[in-house]
Amino acid sequence: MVSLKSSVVLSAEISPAASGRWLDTIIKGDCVSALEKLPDNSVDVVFADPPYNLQLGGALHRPDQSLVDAVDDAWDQFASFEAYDAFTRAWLLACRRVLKPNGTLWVIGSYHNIFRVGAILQDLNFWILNDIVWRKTNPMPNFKGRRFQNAHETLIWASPSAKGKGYTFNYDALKAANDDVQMRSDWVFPICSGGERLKDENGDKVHPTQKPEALLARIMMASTRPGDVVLDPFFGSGTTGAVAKRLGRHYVGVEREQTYIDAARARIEAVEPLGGATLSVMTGKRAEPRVAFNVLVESGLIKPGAILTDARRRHSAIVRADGTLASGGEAGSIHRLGAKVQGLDACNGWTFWHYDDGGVLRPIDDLRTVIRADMARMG
Amino acid sequence: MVSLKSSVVLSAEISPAASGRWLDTIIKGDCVSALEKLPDNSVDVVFADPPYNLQLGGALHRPDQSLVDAVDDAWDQFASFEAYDAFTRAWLLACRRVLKPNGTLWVIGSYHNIFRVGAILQDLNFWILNDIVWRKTNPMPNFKGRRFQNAHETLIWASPSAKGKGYTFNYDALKAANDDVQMRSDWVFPICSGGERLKDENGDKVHPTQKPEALLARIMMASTRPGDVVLDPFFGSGTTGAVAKRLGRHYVGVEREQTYIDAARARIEAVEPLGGATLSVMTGKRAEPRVAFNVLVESGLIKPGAILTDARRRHSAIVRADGTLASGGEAGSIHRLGAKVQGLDACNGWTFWHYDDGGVLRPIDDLRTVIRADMARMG
DNA sequence: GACGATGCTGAATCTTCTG
DNA sequence: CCAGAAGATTCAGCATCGT
Repeated sequence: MVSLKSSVVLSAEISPAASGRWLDTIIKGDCVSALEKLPDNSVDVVFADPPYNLQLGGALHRPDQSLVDAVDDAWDQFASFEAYDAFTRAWLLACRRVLKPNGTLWVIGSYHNIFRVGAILQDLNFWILNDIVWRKTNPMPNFKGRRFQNAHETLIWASPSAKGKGYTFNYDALKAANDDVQMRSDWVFPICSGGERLKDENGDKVHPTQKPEALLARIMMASTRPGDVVLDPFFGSGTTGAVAKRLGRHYVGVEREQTYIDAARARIEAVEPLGGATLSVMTGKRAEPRVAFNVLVESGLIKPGAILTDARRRHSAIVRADGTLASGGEAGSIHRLGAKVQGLDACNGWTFWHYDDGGVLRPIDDLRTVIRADMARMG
Repeated sequence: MVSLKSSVVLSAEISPAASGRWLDTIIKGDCVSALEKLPDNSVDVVFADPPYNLQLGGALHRPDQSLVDAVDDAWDQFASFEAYDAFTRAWLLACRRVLKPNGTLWVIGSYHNIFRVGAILQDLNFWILNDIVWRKTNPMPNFKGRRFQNAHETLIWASPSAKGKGYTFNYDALKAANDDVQMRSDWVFPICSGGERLKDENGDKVHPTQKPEALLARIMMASTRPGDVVLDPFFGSGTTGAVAKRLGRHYVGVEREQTYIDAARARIEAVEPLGGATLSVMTGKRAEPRVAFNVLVESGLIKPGAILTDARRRHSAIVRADGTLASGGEAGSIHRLGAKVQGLDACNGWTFWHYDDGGVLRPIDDLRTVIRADMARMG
């Protein structure tokens, strides 16, 4: 079992000593000034659940005249769109400074604020990777019957710049977990309620917009690796911290209200981290070491002079000693020649070309696994 | 059966004579200048499908090397966000002038443009009533496996001012059509394909972004009454006109391209208006919800680290936090790993793998019924 | 005609490494 | 930084064709 502490030691870039003790802590204060305590390029992912700028215009009552406990806290009040926009720009810029260039940022919001946040993200040159819809299984009904039931919230997933190409996305794991079809942009989760919802000594909810842990788990399993650092600049009740600890990720939280900080600390303290074996992330071919075709020839798995064909034996080529293929006067790499014989621009020669194994055609890709198994044993 | 002509007569405010002959026509031209032909406060609903301002890199090929026919039309090209914003402000203001104070406006977009549109709507003092998610049953996949599949588009439904309170919303009709539960903000429809998709004489699609009629039908059934006037400032292939005529509403279209105008005219000409009783068939059907394995993990019904076995306990595997299974150095989806441990090509992991429920082995498929019970309430 | 195999397509900001 | 090469990557629905 890999403990959270040993994960820290394994991470070359981040260590508790170098981090100024901010790792796995909650920093009290306004998020822009609090983030000044963090060095540049120090976090892998930002998850932000900013104030929604709700404008309900008076109390909301259910049909039975009971009062709906709406979000009307002081921290959620802004004088104008301009004030909200300035606030948004400030915290986004502060987050980008501490975010690694290959990191990504998540923001969640509703129609009250998400359009402003999205437009500002684009204005600041963030690059939107996806917008994600969280569909709620159990949303609050629309009591007035004058609109559609507000049954979803929107997340934006963005790279800090248009050139950010090396971001983490655990595509293969998500696909395998999703019954072998790729994960879509619409997710279904219940809202946070029942035992998961933090309550104070009076039985009242501690935080008005506590997010479900399943939502954060999906986000972290998709866009982080074990040992990564997740920053939450609006920490609230600490869902980000609790999920990060459970999944073997590090967290940094920023929060202004002492009540929330106290509740989050106690909550995270009680979390039991999962063991190392359960945290391994499934990877696909992309993560495998590269093996060049001539390695197969040099190792004798394929002999010079051998004939390769496509799966239907419509095209054939001869293997040359230098690791290239030749066919009808043309020669080139397995990829180039595969493309050429098909009249295409590109081709994956590993899956296109097959060898004859006692009458059965098998892709030459199968032979790479032999080489890779050897490489794995040698370290 | 209500004919279109009698609907006109029933409408006190709009008559063909007073309308200057623009009712149920397509006006050729740029939408801002074309709308100058319409009087103030003359339409009940605006449906706008503006250019999305896609910013495509190079050509995109499917894994089989076929080329994706991208939206690279000139009308979707803008020099900058500033240019797109100015364009957006101009058409929104032109639409608001002709929109009745108690009318409403719909805009559809994707993450490329919808955040800008939404923020500008708010800046112009439109009042957002809902954001609506159109979930596509059959979206295009993400071919490179570097992001989530882009499986939805977003609509914004707004009132022209914060004081617009008398807008039409057929709450009870929608609820009745939705198995007596409130209509939610997430809608499911297939993309427009098959016989509904307009093709030219070469068999090519007439318009690259033709919207499904079911989507427009939902919109009109929700926010208009028979005889109302629906303006579409980006008329394209005329889906708005076709659905308006079928549902006994009036339309006005604005379109720049003669090709689209010709196709839309012929299309609308062929439409047979329906009677009110047949309209419920347009609202779309719900399918049995698909539940993937990761939903069980994320919901806590199966915990990471849990051991699954086959019915006779001959094979076992451990559940990982990413929603995959691992066994003897191998990892994969419940289906892949089930096949692998049995030495088979395929396996239904839902019936193969079992969990231990107090000494009794039960197939993990049983746990899906719990989730489906939750989802059933969503409609 | 029925049925399976094969092919085509849809609003898409869709790779990564080496030299 | 750029050019070039390696090589990884798709889901649902509909149309067409062959048996």
